[in-house]
Amino acid sequence: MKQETRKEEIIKTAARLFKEKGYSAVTMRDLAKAMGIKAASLYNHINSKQEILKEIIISLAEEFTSGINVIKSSDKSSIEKLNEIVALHVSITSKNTYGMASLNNDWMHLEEQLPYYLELRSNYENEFRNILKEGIQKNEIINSDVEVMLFSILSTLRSLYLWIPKKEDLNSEELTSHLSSILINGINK
Amino acid sequence: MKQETRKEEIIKTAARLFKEKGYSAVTMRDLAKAMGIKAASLYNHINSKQEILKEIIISLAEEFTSGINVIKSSDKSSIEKLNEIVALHVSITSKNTYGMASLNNDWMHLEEQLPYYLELRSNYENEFRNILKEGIQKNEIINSDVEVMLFSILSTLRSLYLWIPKKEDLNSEELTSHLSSILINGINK
DNA sequence: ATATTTAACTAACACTTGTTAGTTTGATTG
DNA sequence: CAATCAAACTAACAAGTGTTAGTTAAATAT
Repeated sequence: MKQETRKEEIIKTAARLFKEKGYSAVTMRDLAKAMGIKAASLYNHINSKQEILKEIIISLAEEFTSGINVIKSSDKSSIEKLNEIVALHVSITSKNTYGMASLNNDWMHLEEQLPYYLELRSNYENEFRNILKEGIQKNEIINSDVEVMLFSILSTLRSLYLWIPKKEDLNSEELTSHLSSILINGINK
Repeated sequence: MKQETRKEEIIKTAARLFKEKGYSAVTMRDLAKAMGIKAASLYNHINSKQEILKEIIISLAEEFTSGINVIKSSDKSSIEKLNEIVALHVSITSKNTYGMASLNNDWMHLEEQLPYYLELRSNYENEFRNILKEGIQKNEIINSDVEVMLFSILSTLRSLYLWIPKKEDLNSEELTSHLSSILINGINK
């Protein structure tokens, strides 16, 4: 149907530049130069700078949404569900560290799609919160402040894009299990 | 000496705008409008847009540096030192959530001061890492991957600027103690 | 061979960017 | 009262912004 290949090359390159300098600081001429073409030529493949950002962010946000929906529907324990959430973040982030930077830092520059993104994000946090609450009820998780637990864990998972590239020695399984262990059991001896 | 008041008003307003849209997306005209004056009038008080960013970020980075230097020199246990690091982050971030957004997201737009910032940042991480290593040696902290522990805790602390404004019900002491407990002991029952 | 498609190009646009120069106004100080 | 000064203003700049229009050249399909 469409020339998906070239468009996706542009989006990937854009994601890399967005990670380095942020969406607003990257010009279409920067992006073109990184692709080895002229700025105007980009418009044979994409409709606007905005659209590039949208494609990067929304597809990732939808991946997280469908991921957590699978996890919540399983009959595993709450702790096991948390493990799976960690694995979900490690998996998505490993495949696209550049895009995750945009999702974390440039979502406010979405325009028409901003309400949709915020909805996905808020739904995700709600599902995560529900899993924690369920764990407390079932006596698997300490009865501490749910919001502090939620944002503490989520902050770590959302920052993964920053240090996965620096930790290439650990593979995904090792990283997931170390991380789960620290998030769930802490660092106290 | 100088008219510190007006300049600092500008810097505070800028920090708020930088948090909402990022440094690159905020124009001097945006900033002027938020101050109720014209863009050119800003230059009676500041020398450049760059300088505003520098003042926001470097002063915060230096606060962290001097904070951790005090902590490392104490003769407390490693776990107590960790508690103090958490308190340091909560304290600095509570006083300046806007500025912390710039420090986290816009440091790459520092120009002449970038090497200095990176040095402060890397020193801070080293001191933090040393405290963790010391804790492992003294058998206070589990002998797990130091880098995973470091970045897990630091990610949470660095994200504080995002959710402290949403958690105004908790005061600093409560927040610090909840957070320390979760970071150190985890959420497992 | 001809027609179509893909993907590049040049040239230009209207607008926005950070910043400078020079001026005015109202308050404070000598 | 005169002089100074802080802090605003208008006007303008050169450079850079995203994007459009129209064209060209090579590859692919008919």
